[in-house]
Amino acid sequence: MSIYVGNLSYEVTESALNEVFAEYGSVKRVQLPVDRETGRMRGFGFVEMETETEEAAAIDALDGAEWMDRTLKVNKAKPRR
DNA sequence: GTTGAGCGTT
Repeated sequence: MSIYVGNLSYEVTESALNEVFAEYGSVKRVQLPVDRETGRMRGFGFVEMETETEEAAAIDALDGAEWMDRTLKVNKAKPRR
């Protein structure tokens, strides 16, 4: 299972995102996809935690929270197709 | 600025 993190600033880095989520559990993986054509940030990312309990805690704590002057959108990610 | 990649093998 992974977490979707939307409405991110283009200035956010994977390590910065990692630090925020690490407050609620062990971050297993962080990914900030860039547009393959333009090489620009897409404004969202994905985070995987060690357990579903930690993921739920992070989603509950960070969804709707303000970070880097943006209101985060955090929820369970859809499986990649 | 709202759901990732590559695909000839992650």
